[in-house]
Amino acid sequence: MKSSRDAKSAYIAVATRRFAMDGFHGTSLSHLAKDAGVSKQALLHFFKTKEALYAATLTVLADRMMQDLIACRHAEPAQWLSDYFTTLCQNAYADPTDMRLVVHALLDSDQNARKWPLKPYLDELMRITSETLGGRAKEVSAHLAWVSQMIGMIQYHIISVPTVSGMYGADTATVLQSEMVKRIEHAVHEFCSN
Amino acid sequence: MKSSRDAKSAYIAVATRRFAMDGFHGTSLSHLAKDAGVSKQALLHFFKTKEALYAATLTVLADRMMQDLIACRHAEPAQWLSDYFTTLCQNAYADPTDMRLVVHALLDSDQNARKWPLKPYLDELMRITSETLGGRAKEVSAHLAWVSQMIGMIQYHIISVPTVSGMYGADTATVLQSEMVKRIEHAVHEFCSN
DNA sequence: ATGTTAACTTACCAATCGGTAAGTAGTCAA
DNA sequence: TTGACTACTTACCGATTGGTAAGTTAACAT
Repeated sequence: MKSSRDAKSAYIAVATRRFAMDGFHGTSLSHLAKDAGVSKQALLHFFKTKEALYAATLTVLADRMMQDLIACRHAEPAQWLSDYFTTLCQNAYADPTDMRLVVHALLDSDQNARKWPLKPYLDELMRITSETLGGRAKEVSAHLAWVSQMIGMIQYHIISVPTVSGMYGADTATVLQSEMVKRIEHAVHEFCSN
Repeated sequence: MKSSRDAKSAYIAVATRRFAMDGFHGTSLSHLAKDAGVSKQALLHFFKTKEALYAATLTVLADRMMQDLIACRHAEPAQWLSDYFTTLCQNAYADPTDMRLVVHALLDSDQNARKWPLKPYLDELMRITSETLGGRAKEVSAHLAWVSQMIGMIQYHIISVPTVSGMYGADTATVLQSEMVKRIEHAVHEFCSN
């Protein structure tokens, strides 16, 4: 028997991996329970429904992504962005869990039903982006457009790694990874000098 | 009672929409049957399993994407790519079905289990890409990297539209769409002049 | 010592899942 | 007219789904 906090976070950790792999509909409470080594009702004791567990998983994910972003803080905002996107890309290549979870959540989103917990993360990215430009302002939407293009390119790249490996071999996938890192640095530099 | 070909393609059309919306695990044979206005076993008569229907859906998707690519054929390969990516992006904004289906399939892929029917489409894109460079060759992997970055950026953009609309409003989503079109043209031009 | 709270488990539920078996009805060739 | 074929339907199956109800067990404050 664990403490409440330990148990909850342990269950969320299990759920994160499963939901990231198989999505909401592809994951059952029984699977999660077996992974966690407890009975199904141990989960339902903390999270009243499967949906609630999923929502908690996404909230923790959002916090983690925000932390990872803050952890890369750098006095020079352009360097901050470059570092962040690069390390994000490389960490995700080793463990794609979080990126898969985000994409699954995007596809599942009912648009109005579930509130989207990643907005603060996106807002912070936009804030940093606007700082890179010094006085030369752009419209806010243009910042959002650029930011979402960047994370879209990275996240899609990550979730396509298994398929690309299957089609063209793991070596080719590795090349795509290093090309992506190059592209990130180039894109940040280009954006900040316009 | 329909002819075999009509029935099959009608069922695949229904399945395409459902699988694109809710993914493989989120779609049940009963839902598909109700959408098609027939009994569940009408589907199983043509497709022995749900997996077989899904595979047929992906095959038809791959053919359709290849056709769309060919339909944009242009003597100038750079113009071909630019036209194709732009129209793909704009058509998908009006009807995101195919893009959602691709991303769902990427997430579902067991890497070795299901064969991936979109390889010919990717190969053709790479071939066109290599033609844009005239004599100045790059490694094949570099072409694949660029192509997958482009379609990744576009497909991710499309599947994130509902969420972005929910977060920042439909107007902002429209701006992101036009920024994406600009980005496509810029990226094609930049790639072809390096 | 005892009562309370909380972290579980076993037992169970209706609903739904993908899929099988056995028909039924319309079409078309001979 | 008949027989083969095929596009279906109704009836049914065991397994699994998310979720409820009612305990059981351990920690802890009083």
